[in-house]
Amino acid sequence: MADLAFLEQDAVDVAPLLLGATLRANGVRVRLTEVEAYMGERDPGSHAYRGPGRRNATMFGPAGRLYVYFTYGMHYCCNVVTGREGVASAVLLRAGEVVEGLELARERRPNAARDAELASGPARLTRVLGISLADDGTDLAAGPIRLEAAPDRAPAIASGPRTGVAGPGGGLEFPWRFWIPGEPSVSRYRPHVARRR
DNA sequence: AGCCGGATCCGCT
DNA sequence: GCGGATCCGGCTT
Repeated sequence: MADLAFLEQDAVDVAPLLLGATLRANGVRVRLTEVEAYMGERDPGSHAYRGPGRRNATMFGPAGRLYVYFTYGMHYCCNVVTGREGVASAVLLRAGEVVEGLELARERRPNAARDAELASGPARLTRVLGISLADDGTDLAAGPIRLEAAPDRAPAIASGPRTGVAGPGGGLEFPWRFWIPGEPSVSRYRPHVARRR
């Protein structure tokens, strides 16, 4: 079992180290290719920006837990909690490559045209792993959902603006999105545009 | 009590 | 490329 002590730092420092790590849940393993750092109470883009609440409580807990949230009325997304207990810091898992359980993954995402699309996006990645709100707070070192550190550092790492964050703290200010260049599962960058009504 | 908009995805054009 | 789906947290009244 790989050592997860590296999770006890700020999300920005942890995020690049998670590239190439794998997350296994419910018979499927995904190798992480794209992540985003969220820096908690001082980060306007973070769910923790306005302090602890019912939804984001896990973010304030110890490192190495899974933070799952529900969004857009229909999707789940998951994060790895980092940093010390009491400090909200987490890394959103945005994309990955399915490296085990391909058949199960295809069953969970029957509309994916190519295998590279199975976990290409945070809600897709969460779905392919069969993760839902019930898994919020899971200990990734000991429970049924396991995070294993990358065997080697990713050969190359690219960074840029976070995908879904607009305004102050988002945009171009902080390059807190990290990915492995050339990976087919990494989604093309789409600048955030507020939905019209 | 009500409204606004989101760390999204999918299907149609 | 665009809009619809569909719930919830957070802020305004």
